[in-house]
Amino acid sequence: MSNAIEILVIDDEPQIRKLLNITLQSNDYKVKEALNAREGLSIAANHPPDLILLDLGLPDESGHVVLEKLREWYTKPIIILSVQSNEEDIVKALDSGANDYLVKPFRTGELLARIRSLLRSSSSESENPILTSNDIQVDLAMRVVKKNNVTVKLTVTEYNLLALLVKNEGKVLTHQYLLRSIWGPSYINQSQYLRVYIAQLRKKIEDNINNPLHIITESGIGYRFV
Amino acid sequence: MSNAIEILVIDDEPQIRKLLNITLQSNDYKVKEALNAREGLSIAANHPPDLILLDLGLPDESGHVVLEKLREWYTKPIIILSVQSNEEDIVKALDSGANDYLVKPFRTGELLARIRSLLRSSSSESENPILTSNDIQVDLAMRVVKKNNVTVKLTVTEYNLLALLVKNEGKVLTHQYLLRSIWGPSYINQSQYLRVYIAQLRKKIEDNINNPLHIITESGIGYRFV
DNA sequence: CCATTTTTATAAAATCTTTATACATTTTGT
DNA sequence: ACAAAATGTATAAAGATTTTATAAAAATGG
Repeated sequence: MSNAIEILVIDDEPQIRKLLNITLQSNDYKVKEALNAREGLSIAANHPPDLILLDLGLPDESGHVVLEKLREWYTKPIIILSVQSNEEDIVKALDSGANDYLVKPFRTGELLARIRSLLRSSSSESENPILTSNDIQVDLAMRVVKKNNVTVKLTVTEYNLLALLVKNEGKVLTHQYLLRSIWGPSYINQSQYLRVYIAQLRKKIEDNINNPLHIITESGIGYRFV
Repeated sequence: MSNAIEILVIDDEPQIRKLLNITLQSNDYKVKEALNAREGLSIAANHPPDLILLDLGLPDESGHVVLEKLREWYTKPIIILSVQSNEEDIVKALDSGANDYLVKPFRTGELLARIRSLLRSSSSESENPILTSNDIQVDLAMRVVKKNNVTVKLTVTEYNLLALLVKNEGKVLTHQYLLRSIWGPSYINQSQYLRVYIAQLRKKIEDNINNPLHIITESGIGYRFV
C-alpha cells in the first residue's frame, strides 16, 4: 500500500529499533529507521514521515538539538522516547515542540494508543480536497488543476509548488520554505529553480503574465497565492 | 483579562483541585472547577473551556463515559488525570479521544508543559494574530499589511520596520533600537535611513502625510505607533 | 526518443543606499 | 530679545546593488 502511514524511528539501540519495527509494522505502519542524529535529520528532510519517534540519547548529538532542528520546519507529531525520567528533560522536550514523551521502558500498547491519538488530531485538519480560487481549482486528492474548468497539464514539480502555495493561500511563503519543501533542505540557496518554475506556472495559469493575479511576488521574501 | 485561556478541572478530590487551582492560576490560566461528572458536562457545555483536565475516578459516573460524552462535540484538548496506571485504562482513554494521560501523583511542571504543548498545537492553526489599529491591519503570520482592507505593498525593510513598531504599539522605540533591530548594530548612527523609511511608510499608510496619525515622531528620541 | 529537470545567460524590475535640499525647532552669543 | 548657528527632521531623487523574469541550452532519467 503506497498511502500507508510512515513513521521514522531515530534510535541507536538495536533492541529498541527491532521492538518498534515489529510492533509498528504489525499495526500497518511503514517504518523507517535512523541510527543517529545525522541520519535521522537527513531521512526526515528527504522524505518527511507522518510521525517521528525520537530517542534523546543519540551517539552523535543531543536529542534536544535534533528536536529543535526538526521543528524548524517539520510540523507533524514527534514523540520522545527516553530513559531520562527527570522532569527537567521532559519539560524541555515538550517546550521545544515534542508532542509527547515516554520514559523507557515503555508499554507498547500505550505507545500505539498515543501514536493513534496524535495521528488522529494531526490528520483531521488538512482535509480540504478541492481548493477554489476564482478561476483556478486545485483538487489535492486527485492531483488535478483546472482553470476555467479546463484541465491544466502540470509536471510533478509544477504541481507540488502550486499545491503548496494554494494550501497556504494568502500567506507569504519564503524562498527557503518553498525550496526546502519541494526540493529538500540542501536546495535552499537555489532560488533560481523557484524563479524558473514560478515563471512556468504563471505561463500556464495566469491570464496576463505581465500582471499576475494569482501568484504574487514578494520581492526579497518569497511568493504568495491569492 | 478577558482573553485568558480557560481550563476546566473535573475532579472530586479537594486537595487535587486546590493544587491545580493554585498551579494553573499562577501561570495565568483562568480555572473553572467541577466536582463530579454531571457538573463537569454542564459547565463544559454552557461555557466551553480551552482545555479540560479530567479525573477518571468520579463519584457519580465513570470518567471514561464523561470522556466519550464530551468528545461527541468538544474538539479541544482533554488531559486525563488518574490514579490508574494500568495500560488498559490508558489505551482506552486515549482511544476514546483523550489527548494525554497523566498518572497521579503527577509533577506539576510536567503537567504545565503538556498543557502548553497541547494548547500550542490546537490554537496555532485556527487563529493567527492580526494586529489591528483603526484602519491598519498587520497579519504577522501571513506577512500582509492592509489599510481599509486593501493590501498595501511593502518592501522587506518597510515591513520589518512597521511590524516592529506595531508589535510595540504605544511604546516609543528609539532610533538606536530601531536601527539595530532592522539594519544591525553597526548602523546605529545612520538615522537618515530611518527618516527615509518612515517617510515611505507614511506615504503608504497615512491618510494625510502632514498630520500622521499612526507613526508619531518623538523628536530627539525615536518613533511610536498608535 | 521524449518529457522533465537543471543550468546558464541576460535583460528588466525592484529595492536599498546615498546625496541634496528644505523646513522646523532649539541653542547660543551678544 | 534677537539673529545666527546648530540640531533634528522630512522628502525627493540619483546611483548602485540586489532580486526577479524569461528564454534557451544542457543534462537527466525512463
